[in-house]
Amino acid sequence: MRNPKVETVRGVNDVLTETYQIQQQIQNQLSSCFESFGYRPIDVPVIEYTELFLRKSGEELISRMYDFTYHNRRLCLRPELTASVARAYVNNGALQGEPLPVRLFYCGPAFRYEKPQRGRYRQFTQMGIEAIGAGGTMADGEIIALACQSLDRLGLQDYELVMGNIAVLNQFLAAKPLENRLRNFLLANMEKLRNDGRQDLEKGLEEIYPTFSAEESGSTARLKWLFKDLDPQEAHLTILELLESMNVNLVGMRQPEEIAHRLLAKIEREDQQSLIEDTLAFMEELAQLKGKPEEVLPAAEQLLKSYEIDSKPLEQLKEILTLLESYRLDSSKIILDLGMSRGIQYYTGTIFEIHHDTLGQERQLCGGGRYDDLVRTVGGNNDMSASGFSFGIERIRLAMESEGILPSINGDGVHALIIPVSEAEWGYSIKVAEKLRHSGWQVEMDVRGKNVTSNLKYAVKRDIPYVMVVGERERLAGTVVVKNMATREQQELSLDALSPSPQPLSQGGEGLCRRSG
RNA sequence: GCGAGCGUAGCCAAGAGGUUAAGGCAGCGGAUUGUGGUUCCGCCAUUCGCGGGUUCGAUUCCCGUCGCCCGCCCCA
Repeated sequence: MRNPKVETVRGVNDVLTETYQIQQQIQNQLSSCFESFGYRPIDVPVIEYTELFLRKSGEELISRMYDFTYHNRRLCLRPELTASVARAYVNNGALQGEPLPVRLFYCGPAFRYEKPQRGRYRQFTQMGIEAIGAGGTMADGEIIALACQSLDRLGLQDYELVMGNIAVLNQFLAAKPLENRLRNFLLANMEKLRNDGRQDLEKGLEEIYPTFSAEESGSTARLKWLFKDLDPQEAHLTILELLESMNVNLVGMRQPEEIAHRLLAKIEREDQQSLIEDTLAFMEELAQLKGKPEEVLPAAEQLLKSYEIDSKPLEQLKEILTLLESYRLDSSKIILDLGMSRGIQYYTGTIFEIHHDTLGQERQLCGGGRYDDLVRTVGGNNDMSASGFSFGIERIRLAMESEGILPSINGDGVHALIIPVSEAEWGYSIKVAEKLRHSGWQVEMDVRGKNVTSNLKYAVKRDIPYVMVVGERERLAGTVVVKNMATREQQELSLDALSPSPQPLSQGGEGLCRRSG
């Protein structure tokens, strides 16, 4: 009976050497980009209290979290890092004492319980920046420019920057006394409205918020008018008084309290219903505003004017566009989308995404924006404007792969293989290996006691440029036989004559000798 | 959350109800215990993801299940 294999957990991956090195290199390049703008590294825990994300992340994200109770504590694996960084800022005096803005960058795994497929894993790597205490369009511009420059630096070309401003929709909603739950639902489903149309969305709405059937509605129009200026408690009392004064026989019927309660709820729901209609109408129009800035901006101005919404978000977008020109960002890559509404709900202003054409549905490489309330939400004492973005490292790798620009990882392999001919040479071989290693060589030792032939075959397969044979002769003479695998030349060198650092293969065997003259 | 496809060795695979389950690559050992990429020889699945059913007999047919993968939705 064979042992059954232990599988990897669904949606997570072993990252093997080559992929690991490629991603490492991507991360190194991004780090140096971030650092060139003054951002400094920070690391935060993988595990957080679930509450951190419950406060402001939005239902969608929360429903996909690894969320569990352990030893009476409700914990989760972080679904993203921004909230953690904001929390870290609030929790650490050392950070709060720093002059603003505090520019930070991070890199690490995040976890979401989603159906895995190409470019989407349950554990994935996010790398991004946060600028805390930096309001205004100059900060927004820096952050967006940095995101694009980072991709440029990696050599990526087929990407598209999509910018929006969630404040437009937020402002419209703020003027409507919509229930919180409804507001969140609408915000979260902006994309769905655009793609599937209004009917689909209304269906989903009915599930969380059942509407009244046709025959019931309309009957309350007068009552609604009657109660419209009363606060809920006054209205409640009024209904009770009304019932009492009418002297209706309530035997076998609902209690007056319940009648009053139901009637008011009904009126309120009808109010919500018409609010929802208005909101959906506005959202539909907003969703149309997607395309080249020169086309979208005039149309957007008109829409906001007709709804009497402050045009400040548009002014901000215009300013950012100008700033991006100064950063010499390729303007043909820029799309405006006023209907954009990101899945995470803490955003308050400018928001943006970067898409890559070749990745199909999993095309989003980057997402970010302004979140001026988050720091306070996670416990900060002061209002603290902030914004940032996050890259998906695996997706960047896939995008680079599809553009054929993955960094090559050749040339950083092992330099030499040492072959002790027999057990008697073990000690001496180790001495040789250690000497080379301390000089910066990467040296492998044959630890399996294979013969020279097998070792040479191994060196060929492993692409190791130098092989050093150590036998009794060499041990007694204090030398090694150094063989250049490419030229097949070999020479016997004294230990002292070995080069202090591995030489490129092109210089042949001579490179191994210390220059004597 | 919805829909489709696929599971035979580390990898690529052939087999279509009948008993040593082809072949190739990789790996290991040897020809060759101090000199390599070629060549030659040997080894490498008591079993076809797992469980049940049909059958004299199942890797093959049926049911279930698990896993992988590809669309859609949503996201990094």
